[in-house]
Amino acid sequence: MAPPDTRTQILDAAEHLFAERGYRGTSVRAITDRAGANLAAVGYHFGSKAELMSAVARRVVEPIIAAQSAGLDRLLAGTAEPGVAELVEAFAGPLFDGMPAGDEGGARRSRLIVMILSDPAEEVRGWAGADQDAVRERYLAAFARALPALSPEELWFRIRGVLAVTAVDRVEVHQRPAPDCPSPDTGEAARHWAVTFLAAAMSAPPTRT
Amino acid sequence: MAPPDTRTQILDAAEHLFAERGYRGTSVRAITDRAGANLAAVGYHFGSKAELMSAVARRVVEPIIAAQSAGLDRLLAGTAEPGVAELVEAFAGPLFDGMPAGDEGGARRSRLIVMILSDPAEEVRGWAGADQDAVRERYLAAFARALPALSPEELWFRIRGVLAVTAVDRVEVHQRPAPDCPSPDTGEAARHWAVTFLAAAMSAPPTRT
DNA sequence: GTTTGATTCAAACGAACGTATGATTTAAAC
DNA sequence: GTTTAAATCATACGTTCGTTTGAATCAAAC
Repeated sequence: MAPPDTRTQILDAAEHLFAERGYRGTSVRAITDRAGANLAAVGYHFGSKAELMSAVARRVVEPIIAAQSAGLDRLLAGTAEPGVAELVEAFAGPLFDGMPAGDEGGARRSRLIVMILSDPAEEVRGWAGADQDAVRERYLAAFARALPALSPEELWFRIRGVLAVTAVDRVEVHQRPAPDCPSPDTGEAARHWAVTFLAAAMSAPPTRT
Repeated sequence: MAPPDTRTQILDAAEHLFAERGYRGTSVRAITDRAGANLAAVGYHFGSKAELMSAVARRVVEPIIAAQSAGLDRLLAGTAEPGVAELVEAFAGPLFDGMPAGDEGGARRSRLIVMILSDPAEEVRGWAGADQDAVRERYLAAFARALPALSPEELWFRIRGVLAVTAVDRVEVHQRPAPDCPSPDTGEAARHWAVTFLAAAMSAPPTRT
């Protein structure tokens, strides 16, 4: 049985609060209170609030990047060139992993990802490693082969569209529930819906200019 | 020739800074400095920082809502039932209006919309009128008629996907420019790309369960 | 010229923030 | 039992924040 481990409890509390209130909306005091730790523990274990943010972001994003990379490896190891739907599944799928139906933690992590992608504070985006860019470039190349008719600019636009849908997805509906919103996304269903939605979008013929 | 009008200059400065640094990342002092106004002017003209945020949000969003509503009216006034591509164009198009190529202000407004949709602070989302919900419900009904095979849940998921793509779209690329990003979106092109992308996505056959 | 209402101004308030400090506790090593 | 390094603690510092205040300025009405 692992001891409470202050460092981990701070990470957990920070992940929770950052996702819920954003970086600037979360005070170090709120984090340590929730973690049951002393105020100075953040400085001791992480150095500063910004470095804590980096640690939280890395812990959430790195497994996703790894899964995306492994998925692409698996596709490229096959005999046939990977199709659009397969690429979409491999790219977007990991963003839905570990988010079972009705899981509070899943929705929270989803929100954290959006927060990481969209928060204007440079402390939030300043942690990035080279891995993300590398993975996205690899997918870009694979999509380019699967969709040779597309201009690089429009392809790039579509890749960002994929990211937008998978990331933003369920966030808004959690923040301001729609009037007659039919039940929050049921985890696994959302994953399949997203793949359907995005595969069709990526496969669209080039926009004629 | 209109006088400088302190109130308007504060609105302009706030729109700029809120889009660039977020709500919590922008101080009232930064706003009044940029507007060339006195610190107390925000309190005098708007009451509080939160109410200033509301005013900024309304000024940006209301014309978009109105255009979306008018576009749907126009489609419904026609003889034939509107198709998916027409609905997508009417819904997503207004989000790209007034954003000519290379326009700094256009990208900024785009960022502001994302900020309004994704900021966790309740001051940012607390301004909403009934108009937004009404328009989205009307589009939901129109899409439901155009896509009768889709379950309400999946349709709702797709509508949110449309919003995600149009809103997030060009934000991330401005915050962390990709390694070999091919030229920022050229305004009108992005609009057409988005419609292509989203019409295909909306038209996808239902996900078989 | 005086009055009046709207606006602008400099200055200050208390609260909350991130961070740093130095003492204290803990627990393993010797 | 003493030593030592890691960890936790209460406390304080300096800054920045949103908001408030009351006097000063302006412009039109009379």
